[in-house]
Amino acid sequence: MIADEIGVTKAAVYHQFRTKEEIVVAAAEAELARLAQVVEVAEEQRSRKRARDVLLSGIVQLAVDRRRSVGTILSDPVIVGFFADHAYFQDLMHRLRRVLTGDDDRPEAHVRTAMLLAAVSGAVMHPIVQDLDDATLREQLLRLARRFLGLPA
Amino acid sequence: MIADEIGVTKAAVYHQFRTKEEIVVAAAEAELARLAQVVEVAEEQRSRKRARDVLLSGIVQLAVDRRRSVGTILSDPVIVGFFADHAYFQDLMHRLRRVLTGDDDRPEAHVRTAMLLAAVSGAVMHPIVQDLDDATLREQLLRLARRFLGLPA
Amino acid sequence: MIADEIGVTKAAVYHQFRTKEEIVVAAAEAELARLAQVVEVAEEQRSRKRARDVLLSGIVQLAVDRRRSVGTILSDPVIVGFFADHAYFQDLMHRLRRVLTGDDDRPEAHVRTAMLLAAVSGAVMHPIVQDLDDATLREQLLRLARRFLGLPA
Amino acid sequence: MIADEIGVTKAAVYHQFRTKEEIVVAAAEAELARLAQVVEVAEEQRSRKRARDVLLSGIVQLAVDRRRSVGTILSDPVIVGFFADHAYFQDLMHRLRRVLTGDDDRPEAHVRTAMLLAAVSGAVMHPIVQDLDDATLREQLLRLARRFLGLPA
DNA sequence: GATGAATGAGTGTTCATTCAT
DNA sequence: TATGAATGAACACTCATTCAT
Repeated sequence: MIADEIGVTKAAVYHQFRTKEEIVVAAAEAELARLAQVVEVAEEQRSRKRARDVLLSGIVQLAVDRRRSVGTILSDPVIVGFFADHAYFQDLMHRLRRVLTGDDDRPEAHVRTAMLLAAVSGAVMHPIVQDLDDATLREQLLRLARRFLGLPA
Repeated sequence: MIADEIGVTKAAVYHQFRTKEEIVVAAAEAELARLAQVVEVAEEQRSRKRARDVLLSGIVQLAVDRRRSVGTILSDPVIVGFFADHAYFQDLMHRLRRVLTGDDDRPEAHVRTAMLLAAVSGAVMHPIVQDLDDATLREQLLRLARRFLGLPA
Repeated sequence: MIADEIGVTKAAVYHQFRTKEEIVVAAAEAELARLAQVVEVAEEQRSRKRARDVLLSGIVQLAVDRRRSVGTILSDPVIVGFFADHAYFQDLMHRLRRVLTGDDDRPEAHVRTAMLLAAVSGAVMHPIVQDLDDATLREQLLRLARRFLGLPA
Repeated sequence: MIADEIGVTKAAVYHQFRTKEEIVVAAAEAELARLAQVVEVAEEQRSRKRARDVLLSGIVQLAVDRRRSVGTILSDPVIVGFFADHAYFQDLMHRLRRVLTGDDDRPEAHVRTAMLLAAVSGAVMHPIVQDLDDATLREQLLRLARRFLGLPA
């Protein structure tokens, strides 16, 4: 399918990637790199409050910009399962949680992070919102995400 | 895989279902029926407030009880995409939104419903929470879902 | 290739065998079974001398009758390597050596057995003899095999 | 595999050889050249008896020294089949037979030569002897080869 | 209600080869 | 001399489906 889509032979794809997994990883990593950059920018902020704001709007922006890819990568069970035990991914999730919840390591913080990611990445793919334009979706997502975290609008 | 899991031949499965899609639909419908029942019970409540409470705890209960199936059915892009244009599914989402947000039909209500479903169904599958026991997960999910909707704990 | 040769689809072959290895094993086992039968008949003889005679002429007969298959199975490095650590094959070789050399377990007996098998199975495939008719080949092989083992013609 | 083993690209190999067959032929010819040299030295001996002795020990030495390559080249059905109709190979076999059996051209001489080659080259590859050290193997092979040809030890 | 046999259309992968650079 | 990119043809294997029994 991939080769056909690009319009080359399967063998040509296999000249660039050694296995299919490598392709998936490369595609997912490109997407994760975007998320990593958002986290990085957030970490650079001076105040904790500001960091959280930057992170939230960054995530929402990213998810809406790339509805399909982000949604797939953060919700497809196979891909998530694969990344679940990759150090890079774990580290990224760790940093993300840190910005969101401080040094809080209680279950609640974990669930809260998981829910936020699932909510944002899942929502952009959901049929219920497939007719909404990007701006509206972004605005609503941000508002609700903030409320979800108990932050002032 | 399905036939092997059950321990019968593929042909035997094809005696009961005409296509693979039918199997998926049947499995998904069984799961959706559970959700429908939750919605139904909620709709029968006298007060709007009570209805919402029943719906929320029902959804959380369902998602945690059946982590894998609910998560898959409500987040697998193929399945979600398939149901997206099924009247039954659309109707169910409609009723669900009604209980949650009243007759509100603005974009915000849609996004809010999508996020809630995505958050709950996505969170239960996320590797970040896979070590939590059911009771803890249920409790946290409910607390956060309520807060997300701006309801008192 | 196998499926094409038979004139069915690959999938049809995979309905009967689960892996290609299973096909090779089945084919090789059919051939080994022939050899096993020769050994068995030899073991049933009353005198040691008679047993050896029966074994020798049986092996030669078998090798000539089935020039290609026996040669391949007993000389193709991959197949030989595969069977090398199969109990059934090891046992067969053990019994074969026993009939040929008595209870002799010195290196010489091993080499002698290996050489005899290699000589007979290899010779029938060798281009040098590809023009000889079966009867002549059989006769010569037997004569030389006997001399090789130091037996009277 | 070949290119990877050497550590260059496939294209680099194709700069030196035009087809894969050419590589196989070159590799096999290098091996055959060794055999040719053994035959040559044997042919230079004054007495027939001496020639045979030199040839036999030369062949055994060669086979044991290069267990894998000799075995493969003289027993792999594809390679043997390929060389079967190459003049160079046929000529070499002819000379070899001459030294071994004199001007004898009867079937027996052919079979005898084929068996000897098959026995020696096949035996060195056989799992049955894979644990024997080179010296022992050489000694046994020579002893048995001589007996096989009806020569005094 | 179930089975065994078969098929077409894929998928992931390798391999021998070519060619422009 | 060497490389990178590409290709056609195969191969081992799976899967959704059909059909006669």
